[in-house]
Amino acid sequence: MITKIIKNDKNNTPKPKGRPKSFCRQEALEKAMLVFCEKGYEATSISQLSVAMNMNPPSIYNAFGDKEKLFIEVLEFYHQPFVETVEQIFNEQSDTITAITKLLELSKDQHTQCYSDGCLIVNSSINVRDEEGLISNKIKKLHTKNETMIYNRLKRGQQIGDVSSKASLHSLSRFINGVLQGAAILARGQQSPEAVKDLIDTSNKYIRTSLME
Amino acid sequence: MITKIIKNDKNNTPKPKGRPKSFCRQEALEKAMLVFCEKGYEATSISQLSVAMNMNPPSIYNAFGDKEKLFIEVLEFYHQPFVETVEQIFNEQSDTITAITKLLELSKDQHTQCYSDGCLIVNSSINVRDEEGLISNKIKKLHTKNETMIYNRLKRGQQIGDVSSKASLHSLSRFINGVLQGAAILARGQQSPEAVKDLIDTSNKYIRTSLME
DNA sequence: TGATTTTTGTAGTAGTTGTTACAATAATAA
DNA sequence: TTATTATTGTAACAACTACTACAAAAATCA
Repeated sequence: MITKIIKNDKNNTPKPKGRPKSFCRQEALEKAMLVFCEKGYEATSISQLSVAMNMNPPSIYNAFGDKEKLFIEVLEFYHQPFVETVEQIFNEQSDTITAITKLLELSKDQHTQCYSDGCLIVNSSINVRDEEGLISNKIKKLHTKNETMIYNRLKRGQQIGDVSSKASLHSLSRFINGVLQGAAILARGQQSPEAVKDLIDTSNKYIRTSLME
Repeated sequence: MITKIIKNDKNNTPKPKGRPKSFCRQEALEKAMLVFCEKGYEATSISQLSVAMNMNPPSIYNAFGDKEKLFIEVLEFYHQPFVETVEQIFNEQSDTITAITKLLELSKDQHTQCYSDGCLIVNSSINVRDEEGLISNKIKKLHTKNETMIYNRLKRGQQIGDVSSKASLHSLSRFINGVLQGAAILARGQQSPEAVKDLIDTSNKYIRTSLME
Protein backbone atom coordinates (compact mmCIF):
# COMPACT_ATOMS: atom_id res chain seq x y z
CA MET A 1 0.00 0.00 0.00
CA ILE A 2 2.63 2.45 1.07
CA THR A 3 4.98 1.53 -1.75
CA LYS A 4 2.13 2.00 -4.22
CA ILE A 5 1.53 5.52 -3.07
CA ILE A 6 5.21 6.38 -3.02
CA LYS A 7 5.70 4.93 -6.48
CA ASN A 8 2.95 7.02 -8.08
CA ASP A 9 3.13 10.05 -5.88
CA LYS A 10 6.61 11.48 -6.25
CA ASN A 11 5.44 15.09 -6.10
CA ASN A 12 2.30 14.56 -4.03
CA THR A 13 0.42 14.50 -7.36
CA PRO A 14 -0.37 10.89 -8.28
CA LYS A 15 -0.94 10.30 -11.96
CA PRO A 16 -4.65 9.70 -12.60
CA LYS A 17 -5.53 6.29 -13.95
CA GLY A 18 -7.88 6.64 -16.89
CA ARG A 19 -7.74 8.58 -20.13
CA PRO A 20 -6.28 12.02 -19.43
CA LYS A 21 -8.48 15.10 -19.44
CA SER A 22 -8.21 17.19 -22.57
CA PHE A 23 -9.14 20.47 -20.87
CA CYS A 24 -7.89 22.79 -18.16
CA ARG A 25 -10.48 23.26 -15.43
CA GLN A 26 -9.57 26.91 -14.80
CA GLU A 27 -9.68 27.78 -18.50
CA ALA A 28 -12.98 25.98 -18.94
CA LEU A 29 -14.46 27.87 -15.98
CA GLU A 30 -13.22 31.15 -17.41
CA LYS A 31 -14.80 30.48 -20.80
CA ALA A 32 -18.07 29.46 -19.15
CA MET A 33 -17.95 32.58 -17.00
CA LEU A 34 -17.71 34.84 -20.04
CA VAL A 35 -20.82 33.29 -21.61
CA PHE A 36 -22.80 33.37 -18.36
CA CYS A 37 -21.78 37.02 -17.89
CA GLU A 38 -23.02 37.97 -21.32
CA LYS A 39 -26.18 35.90 -21.59
CA GLY A 40 -27.25 35.13 -18.03
CA TYR A 41 -27.82 31.74 -16.43
CA GLU A 42 -31.02 30.56 -18.05
CA ALA A 43 -30.35 32.08 -21.44
CA THR A 44 -27.03 30.27 -21.67
CA SER A 45 -27.43 26.85 -23.25
CA ILE A 46 -25.26 23.79 -22.82
CA SER A 47 -24.49 23.85 -26.53
CA GLN A 48 -23.24 27.44 -26.25
CA LEU A 49 -21.13 26.42 -23.27
CA SER A 50 -19.93 23.39 -25.21
CA VAL A 51 -18.57 25.61 -27.99
CA ALA A 52 -17.08 28.22 -25.63
CA MET A 53 -15.44 25.70 -23.30
CA ASN A 54 -14.35 23.49 -26.21
CA MET A 55 -15.85 20.48 -24.43
CA ASN A 56 -18.58 18.13 -25.56
CA PRO A 57 -21.69 18.07 -23.35
CA PRO A 58 -20.87 14.69 -21.77
CA SER A 59 -17.44 16.00 -20.72
CA ILE A 60 -19.04 19.06 -19.15
CA TYR A 61 -21.49 16.89 -17.23
CA ASN A 62 -18.75 14.50 -16.20
CA ALA A 63 -16.54 17.29 -14.94
CA PHE A 64 -19.05 19.67 -13.35
CA GLY A 65 -22.20 17.65 -12.62
CA ASP A 66 -24.91 19.67 -14.31
CA LYS A 67 -25.63 23.21 -15.46
CA GLU A 68 -26.60 24.36 -11.98
CA LYS A 69 -23.46 23.01 -10.30
CA LEU A 70 -21.27 24.41 -13.08
CA PHE A 71 -22.84 27.82 -12.58
CA ILE A 72 -22.27 27.76 -8.83
CA GLU A 73 -18.61 26.91 -9.44
CA VAL A 74 -18.44 29.75 -11.98
CA LEU A 75 -19.94 32.16 -9.44
CA GLU A 76 -17.22 31.27 -6.94
CA PHE A 77 -14.58 31.47 -9.67
CA TYR A 78 -15.85 34.94 -10.57
CA HIS A 79 -16.09 36.22 -7.02
CA GLN A 80 -12.78 35.05 -5.59
CA PRO A 81 -10.47 37.43 -7.49
CA PHE A 82 -12.74 40.31 -6.51
CA VAL A 83 -12.47 39.34 -2.84
CA GLU A 84 -8.70 39.13 -3.11
CA THR A 85 -8.46 42.51 -4.81
CA VAL A 86 -10.68 44.20 -2.24
CA GLU A 87 -8.82 42.64 0.69
CA GLN A 88 -5.56 43.79 -0.84
CA ILE A 89 -6.87 47.34 -1.18
CA PHE A 90 -8.25 47.27 2.38
CA ASN A 91 -4.93 46.02 3.77
CA GLU A 92 -2.69 48.27 1.68
CA GLN A 93 -4.49 51.46 2.61
CA SER A 94 -3.97 52.44 6.22
CA ASP A 95 -6.42 55.30 5.79
CA THR A 96 -10.02 54.08 5.84
CA ILE A 97 -11.47 56.83 3.67
CA THR A 98 -8.82 56.19 1.05
CA ALA A 99 -9.51 52.46 1.21
CA ILE A 100 -13.25 52.93 0.58
CA THR A 101 -12.55 55.49 -2.15
CA LYS A 102 -10.25 53.00 -3.88
CA LEU A 103 -13.01 50.39 -3.76
CA LEU A 104 -15.47 52.80 -5.35
CA GLU A 105 -12.93 53.83 -7.98
CA LEU A 106 -12.37 50.16 -8.80
CA SER A 107 -16.07 49.78 -9.47
CA LYS A 108 -16.20 53.00 -11.47
CA ASP A 109 -13.29 51.95 -13.67
CA GLN A 110 -14.83 48.56 -14.32
CA HIS A 111 -18.25 49.91 -15.16
CA THR A 112 -17.39 52.91 -17.31
CA GLN A 113 -15.85 50.79 -20.04
CA CYS A 114 -17.69 50.30 -23.30
CA TYR A 115 -19.99 47.29 -23.55
CA SER A 116 -19.57 46.19 -19.98
CA ASP A 117 -21.47 43.07 -19.01
CA GLY A 118 -21.96 44.46 -15.52
CA CYS A 119 -21.41 42.05 -12.64
CA LEU A 120 -22.22 38.35 -12.89
CA ILE A 121 -23.45 38.25 -9.30
CA VAL A 122 -25.73 41.27 -9.67
CA ASN A 123 -27.03 40.03 -13.00
CA SER A 124 -27.72 36.64 -11.49
CA SER A 125 -29.53 37.97 -8.47
CA ILE A 126 -31.97 39.46 -10.97
CA ASN A 127 -32.21 36.44 -13.22
CA VAL A 128 -32.16 33.41 -11.01
CA ARG A 129 -35.53 32.66 -9.45
CA ASP A 130 -35.03 29.33 -7.79
CA GLU A 131 -36.44 30.56 -4.46
CA GLU A 132 -34.09 29.26 -1.74
CA GLY A 133 -32.42 26.98 -4.29
CA LEU A 134 -28.70 26.27 -4.47
CA ILE A 135 -27.92 29.19 -6.75
CA SER A 136 -29.95 31.78 -4.83
CA ASN A 137 -28.34 30.72 -1.58
CA LYS A 138 -24.88 30.97 -3.13
CA ILE A 139 -25.62 34.46 -4.46
CA LYS A 140 -26.89 35.64 -1.08
CA LYS A 141 -23.70 34.36 0.55
CA LEU A 142 -21.58 36.30 -1.94
CA HIS A 143 -23.55 39.52 -1.31
CA THR A 144 -23.19 39.02 2.44
CA LYS A 145 -19.44 38.42 2.05
CA ASN A 146 -19.10 41.73 0.21
CA GLU A 147 -21.08 43.67 2.79
CA THR A 148 -19.11 42.03 5.61
CA MET A 149 -15.76 42.95 4.04
CA ILE A 150 -16.84 46.58 3.88
CA TYR A 151 -18.27 46.56 7.39
CA ASN A 152 -15.11 45.02 8.84
CA ARG A 153 -12.93 47.63 7.18
CA LEU A 154 -15.09 50.45 8.56
CA LYS A 155 -15.03 48.82 11.99
CA ARG A 156 -11.26 48.67 11.85
CA GLY A 157 -11.33 52.35 10.94
CA GLN A 158 -13.20 53.10 14.13
CA GLN A 159 -10.66 51.09 16.11
CA ILE A 160 -7.76 52.85 14.42
CA GLY A 161 -9.52 56.13 14.99
CA ASP A 162 -9.92 57.49 11.44
CA VAL A 163 -13.65 56.79 11.33
CA SER A 164 -16.04 58.79 13.49
CA SER A 165 -17.46 56.82 16.40
CA LYS A 166 -20.83 58.37 15.54
CA ALA A 167 -20.93 56.78 12.07
CA SER A 168 -23.53 54.06 11.63
CA LEU A 169 -21.35 51.35 10.17
CA HIS A 170 -24.12 48.91 9.27
CA SER A 171 -26.06 51.57 7.41
CA LEU A 172 -22.94 52.78 5.66
CA SER A 173 -21.71 49.36 4.59
CA ARG A 174 -25.17 48.51 3.27
CA PHE A 175 -25.29 51.85 1.45
CA ILE A 176 -21.90 51.24 -0.16
CA ASN A 177 -22.89 47.71 -1.10
CA GLY A 178 -26.11 49.01 -2.67
CA VAL A 179 -24.29 51.69 -4.62
CA LEU A 180 -21.83 49.14 -6.01
CA GLN A 181 -24.73 47.03 -7.22
CA GLY A 182 -26.44 50.08 -8.68
CA ALA A 183 -23.32 50.93 -10.66
CA ALA A 184 -23.25 47.41 -12.06
CA ILE A 185 -26.80 47.77 -13.34
CA LEU A 186 -26.21 51.12 -14.97
CA ALA A 187 -23.27 49.61 -16.84
CA ARG A 188 -25.12 46.47 -17.80
CA GLY A 189 -28.10 48.53 -18.99
CA GLN A 190 -25.79 50.43 -21.33
CA GLN A 191 -26.65 53.65 -19.60
CA SER A 192 -24.20 56.51 -20.00
CA PRO A 193 -20.79 56.32 -18.31
CA GLU A 194 -21.69 59.65 -16.74
CA ALA A 195 -24.54 57.92 -14.90
CA VAL A 196 -22.06 55.49 -13.33
CA LYS A 197 -19.58 58.26 -12.54
CA ASP A 198 -22.21 60.43 -10.90
CA LEU A 199 -23.55 57.57 -8.80
CA ILE A 200 -20.07 56.61 -7.57
CA ASP A 201 -18.67 60.12 -7.13
CA THR A 202 -21.75 61.50 -5.43
CA SER A 203 -21.85 58.52 -3.08
CA ASN A 204 -18.18 58.88 -2.35
CA LYS A 205 -18.61 62.54 -1.46
CA TYR A 206 -21.27 61.61 1.08
CA ILE A 207 -19.28 58.71 2.51
CA ARG A 208 -16.24 60.93 3.11
CA THR A 209 -18.19 63.47 5.14
CA SER A 210 -20.06 60.69 6.90
CA LEU A 211 -16.89 58.89 8.00
CA MET A 212 -15.25 62.09 9.21
CA GLU A 213 -18.52 62.91 11.00
CA MET B 1 -70.11 56.78 -47.26
CA ILE B 2 -71.02 59.43 -44.70
CA THR B 3 -74.30 57.72 -43.78
CA LYS B 4 -72.38 54.51 -43.22
CA ILE B 5 -70.08 56.12 -40.71
CA ILE B 6 -72.92 57.90 -38.91
CA LYS B 7 -74.98 54.72 -38.75
CA ASN B 8 -72.24 52.68 -37.07
CA ASP B 9 -70.54 55.36 -35.12
CA LYS B 10 -73.11 56.75 -32.71
CA ASN B 11 -70.63 57.17 -29.85
CA ASN B 12 -67.53 57.58 -31.99
CA THR B 13 -66.96 53.88 -31.33
CA PRO B 14 -68.04 51.92 -34.42
CA LYS B 15 -68.89 48.29 -33.78
CA PRO B 16 -66.12 46.09 -35.16
CA LYS B 17 -67.09 43.78 -37.99
CA GLY B 18 -65.76 40.31 -37.31
CA ARG B 19 -66.11 37.89 -34.43
CA PRO B 20 -65.82 39.84 -31.18
CA LYS B 21 -62.70 39.62 -29.05
CA SER B 22 -63.04 37.40 -26.01
CA PHE B 23 -60.42 39.27 -23.98
CA CYS B 24 -59.79 42.71 -22.50
CA ARG B 25 -56.57 44.19 -23.79
CA GLN B 26 -55.74 45.94 -20.52
CA GLU B 27 -56.34 42.81 -18.46
CA ALA B 28 -54.31 40.69 -20.85
CA LEU B 29 -51.43 43.17 -20.66
CA GLU B 30 -51.61 43.14 -16.87
CA LYS B 31 -51.47 39.34 -16.72
CA ALA B 32 -48.56 39.27 -19.16
CA MET B 33 -46.81 41.96 -17.11
CA LEU B 34 -46.97 39.85 -13.96
CA VAL B 35 -45.35 36.87 -15.68
CA PHE B 36 -42.66 39.00 -17.33
CA CYS B 37 -41.97 40.65 -13.96
CA GLU B 38 -41.48 37.33 -12.26
CA LYS B 39 -39.62 35.36 -14.92
CA GLY B 40 -37.99 37.93 -17.17
CA TYR B 41 -38.37 38.36 -20.92
CA GLU B 42 -36.51 35.38 -22.33
CA ALA B 43 -37.46 32.98 -19.55
CA THR B 44 -41.15 33.67 -20.14
CA SER B 45 -42.62 31.32 -22.72
CA ILE B 46 -45.59 31.87 -24.96
CA SER B 47 -47.33 28.89 -23.35
CA GLN B 48 -46.90 30.48 -19.90
CA LEU B 49 -48.29 33.71 -21.29
CA SER B 50 -51.10 31.78 -22.93
CA VAL B 51 -52.18 30.35 -19.57
CA ALA B 52 -51.77 33.62 -17.67
CA MET B 53 -53.53 35.77 -20.26
CA ASN B 54 -56.19 33.14 -20.87
CA MET B 55 -55.60 33.44 -24.60
CA ASN B 56 -54.47 30.81 -27.10
CA PRO B 57 -51.15 31.53 -28.82
CA PRO B 58 -52.77 32.48 -32.17
CA SER B 59 -54.92 35.07 -30.37
CA ILE B 60 -51.85 36.52 -28.67
CA TYR B 61 -50.02 36.76 -31.99
CA ASN B 62 -53.07 38.20 -33.71
CA ALA B 63 -53.53 40.85 -31.02
CA PHE B 64 -49.94 41.82 -30.22
CA GLY B 65 -47.79 40.74 -33.17
CA ASP B 66 -45.11 38.63 -31.56
CA LYS B 67 -43.40 38.14 -28.20
CA GLU B 68 -41.09 41.13 -28.71
CA LYS B 69 -43.90 43.55 -29.60
CA LEU B 70 -46.03 42.24 -26.73
CA PHE B 71 -43.16 42.87 -24.34
CA ILE B 72 -42.61 46.42 -25.56
CA GLU B 73 -46.32 47.12 -25.04
CA VAL B 74 -46.06 45.58 -21.55
CA LEU B 75 -43.06 47.80 -20.77
CA GLU B 76 -45.08 50.89 -21.67
CA PHE B 77 -48.09 49.55 -19.75
CA TYR B 78 -45.85 49.04 -16.71
CA HIS B 79 -44.13 52.41 -16.91
CA GLN B 80 -47.07 54.70 -17.52
CA PRO B 81 -48.69 54.47 -14.04
CA PHE B 82 -45.28 55.13 -12.50
CA VAL B 83 -44.85 58.25 -14.58
CA GLU B 84 -48.32 59.46 -13.59
CA THR B 85 -47.67 58.82 -9.90
CA VAL B 86 -44.33 60.62 -9.97
CA GLU B 87 -45.74 63.58 -11.86
CA GLN B 88 -48.57 63.78 -9.36
CA ILE B 89 -46.10 63.78 -6.45
CA PHE B 90 -43.93 66.37 -8.16
CA ASN B 91 -46.91 68.63 -8.82
CA GLU B 92 -48.58 68.17 -5.43
CA GLN B 93 -45.47 69.03 -3.43
CA SER B 94 -44.51 72.65 -3.70
CA ASP B 95 -41.37 71.96 -1.70
CA THR B 96 -38.72 70.28 -3.86
CA ILE B 97 -36.96 68.43 -1.05
CA THR B 98 -40.28 66.99 0.08
CA ALA B 99 -41.11 66.01 -3.50
CA ILE B 100 -37.85 64.10 -3.92
CA THR B 101 -38.23 62.53 -0.49
CA LYS B 102 -41.70 61.31 -1.43
CA LEU B 103 -40.30 59.74 -4.59
CA LEU B 104 -37.65 57.91 -2.59
CA GLU B 105 -40.22 56.80 0.00
CA LEU B 106 -42.38 55.45 -2.80
CA SER B 107 -39.50 53.32 -3.99
CA LYS B 108 -38.68 52.23 -0.44
CA ASP B 109 -42.28 51.18 0.24
CA GLN B 110 -42.45 49.21 -2.99
CA HIS B 111 -39.16 47.43 -2.48
CA THR B 112 -39.37 46.54 1.21
CA GLN B 113 -42.33 44.23 0.73
CA CYS B 114 -41.84 40.49 0.95
CA TYR B 115 -41.07 38.67 -2.29
CA SER B 116 -40.87 41.77 -4.44
CA ASP B 117 -40.16 41.17 -8.10
CA GLY B 118 -38.21 44.41 -8.24
CA CYS B 119 -38.80 46.63 -11.26
CA LEU B 120 -39.62 45.25 -14.70
CA ILE B 121 -37.55 47.92 -16.41
CA VAL B 122 -34.48 47.39 -14.24
CA ASN B 123 -34.78 43.62 -14.54
CA SER B 124 -35.10 43.93 -18.29
CA SER B 125 -32.12 46.21 -18.70
CA ILE B 126 -30.11 43.36 -17.17
CA ASN B 127 -31.74 40.57 -19.12
CA VAL B 128 -32.38 41.85 -22.58
CA ARG B 129 -29.28 41.76 -24.78
CA ASP B 130 -30.57 42.68 -28.20
CA GLU B 131 -27.89 45.35 -28.71
CA GLU B 132 -29.68 48.38 -30.16
CA GLY B 133 -32.77 46.28 -30.79
CA LEU B 134 -36.35 47.42 -30.30
CA ILE B 135 -36.53 46.36 -26.65
CA SER B 136 -33.18 47.87 -25.61
CA ASN B 137 -34.08 51.14 -27.26
CA LYS B 138 -37.43 51.18 -25.48
CA ILE B 139 -35.78 50.51 -22.11
CA LYS B 140 -33.25 53.28 -22.63
CA LYS B 141 -36.07 55.70 -23.44
CA LEU B 142 -37.86 54.76 -20.21
CA HIS B 143 -34.69 55.30 -18.15
CA THR B 144 -34.14 58.65 -19.83
CA LYS B 145 -37.74 59.65 -19.15
CA ASN B 146 -37.26 58.91 -15.44
CA GLU B 147 -34.04 60.86 -15.22
CA THR B 148 -35.59 63.77 -17.10
CA MET B 149 -38.61 63.90 -14.76
CA ILE B 150 -36.27 64.17 -11.78
CA TYR B 151 -34.04 66.73 -13.46
CA ASN B 152 -36.98 68.92 -14.45
CA ARG B 153 -38.33 68.89 -10.90
CA LEU B 154 -34.94 69.93 -9.51
CA LYS B 155 -34.64 72.63 -12.16
CA ARG B 156 -38.06 73.94 -11.16
CA GLY B 157 -36.78 73.94 -7.57
CA GLN B 158 -33.95 76.22 -8.57
CA GLN B 159 -36.39 78.51 -10.35
CA ILE B 160 -38.71 78.55 -7.32
CA GLY B 161 -35.72 79.12 -5.10
CA ASP B 162 -35.84 76.12 -2.75
CA VAL B 163 -32.88 74.40 -4.43
CA SER B 164 -29.40 75.84 -4.10
CA SER B 165 -28.10 77.40 -7.30
CA LYS B 166 -24.80 75.65 -6.56
CA ALA B 167 -26.34 72.17 -6.77
CA SER B 168 -25.26 70.14 -9.78
CA LEU B 169 -28.64 69.07 -11.07
CA HIS B 170 -27.45 66.64 -13.72
CA SER B 171 -25.24 64.81 -11.23
CA LEU B 172 -27.98 64.75 -8.65
CA SER B 173 -30.72 63.51 -10.95
CA ARG B 174 -28.41 60.78 -12.25
CA PHE B 175 -27.52 59.88 -8.68
CA ILE B 176 -31.17 59.63 -7.65
CA ASN B 177 -31.98 57.59 -10.74
CA GLY B 178 -29.09 55.24 -9.97
CA VAL B 179 -30.19 54.84 -6.36
CA LEU B 180 -33.73 53.97 -7.43
CA GLN B 181 -32.38 51.29 -9.71
CA GLY B 182 -30.10 50.01 -6.97
CA ALA B 183 -33.04 49.68 -4.60
CA ALA B 184 -34.90 47.64 -7.22
CA ILE B 185 -32.02 45.17 -7.46
CA LEU B 186 -31.68 44.74 -3.74
CA ALA B 187 -35.37 43.89 -3.56
CA ARG B 188 -35.28 41.58 -6.56
CA GLY B 189 -32.22 39.82 -5.15
CA GLN B 190 -34.17 39.09 -1.96
CA GLN B 191 -31.62 41.03 0.04
CA SER B 192 -32.75 42.29 3.44
CA PRO B 193 -35.34 45.11 3.63
CA GLU B 194 -32.78 46.92 5.78
CA ALA B 195 -30.44 47.01 2.79
CA VAL B 196 -33.12 48.82 0.77
CA LYS B 197 -33.97 51.15 3.65
CA ASP B 198 -30.34 52.07 4.26
CA LEU B 199 -29.70 52.74 0.59
CA ILE B 200 -32.75 55.00 0.29
CA ASP B 201 -32.48 56.75 3.65
CA THR B 202 -28.75 57.35 3.40
CA SER B 203 -29.16 58.71 -0.12
CA ASN B 204 -32.03 60.91 0.99
CA LYS B 205 -29.94 62.37 3.80
CA TYR B 206 -27.27 63.35 1.32
CA ILE B 207 -29.72 64.76 -1.20
CA ARG B 208 -31.34 67.00 1.43
CA THR B 209 -28.04 68.60 2.39
CA SER B 210 -27.02 68.80 -1.22
CA LEU B 211 -30.18 70.61 -2.31
CA MET B 212 -30.00 73.10 0.56
CA GLU B 213 -26.31 73.58 -0.25
C1' DT C 1 -80.95 35.26 -46.21
C1' DG C 2 -75.95 35.14 -47.87
C1' DA C 3 -71.39 37.52 -48.17
C1' DT C 4 -67.73 39.47 -45.61
C1' DT C 5 -64.71 40.08 -41.84
C1' DT C 6 -62.29 39.03 -37.73
C1' DT C 7 -61.31 36.00 -33.83
C1' DT C 8 -61.33 31.65 -32.18
C1' DG C 9 -59.43 26.74 -31.00
C1' DT C 10 -57.01 22.65 -32.82
C1' DA C 11 -53.10 20.85 -34.14
C1' DG C 12 -48.99 21.19 -35.95
C1' DT C 13 -44.27 23.07 -37.66
C1' DA C 14 -38.97 23.00 -37.33
C1' DG C 15 -35.66 24.02 -34.07
C1' DT C 16 -33.68 24.07 -29.35
C1' DT C 17 -33.44 22.74 -24.52
C1' DG C 18 -30.90 19.95 -20.61
C1' DT C 19 -29.35 15.55 -20.20
C1' DT C 20 -27.64 10.78 -21.09
C1' DA C 21 -26.52 5.69 -23.23
C1' DC C 22 -22.98 3.78 -25.40
C1' DA C 23 -18.88 2.53 -27.41
C1' DA C 24 -14.26 4.01 -28.75
C1' DT C 25 -10.04 5.89 -26.76
C1' DA C 26 -6.05 6.46 -23.93
C1' DA C 27 -3.96 6.40 -19.86
C1' DT C 28 -2.17 3.28 -15.56
C1' DA C 29 -1.63 -1.28 -12.92
C1' DA C 30 -0.39 -6.01 -12.76
C1' DT D 1 0.14 -8.59 -22.61
C1' DT D 2 -4.31 -8.09 -20.28
C1' DA D 3 -7.28 -5.85 -17.00
C1' DT D 4 -8.91 -1.69 -15.09
C1' DT D 5 -10.27 2.99 -15.07
C1' DA D 6 -11.59 7.43 -16.61
C1' DT D 7 -12.55 10.61 -20.47
C1' DT D 8 -13.77 11.09 -24.98
C1' DG D 9 -17.09 11.78 -29.19
C1' DT D 10 -21.40 10.25 -31.49
C1' DA D 11 -25.93 10.23 -31.45
C1' DA D 12 -29.95 10.32 -29.39
C1' DC D 13 -33.83 11.31 -25.79
C1' DA D 14 -38.34 13.57 -24.38
C1' DA D 15 -39.78 18.04 -23.45
C1' DC D 16 -39.86 22.48 -24.60
C1' DT D 17 -39.38 26.84 -27.65
C1' DA D 18 -41.57 30.70 -30.79
C1' DC D 19 -44.65 30.64 -34.15
C1' DT D 20 -48.46 29.42 -37.67
C1' DA D 21 -51.90 26.87 -41.26
C1' DC D 22 -56.37 25.96 -41.20
C1' DA D 23 -61.09 25.69 -40.45
C1' DA D 24 -64.91 26.53 -37.35
C1' DA D 25 -67.29 30.29 -34.99
C1' DA D 26 -69.47 34.69 -34.37
C1' DA D 27 -70.12 39.10 -35.36
C1' DT D 28 -71.64 43.04 -39.13
C1' DC D 29 -73.21 44.42 -43.77
C1' DA D 30 -76.19 44.31 -47.80
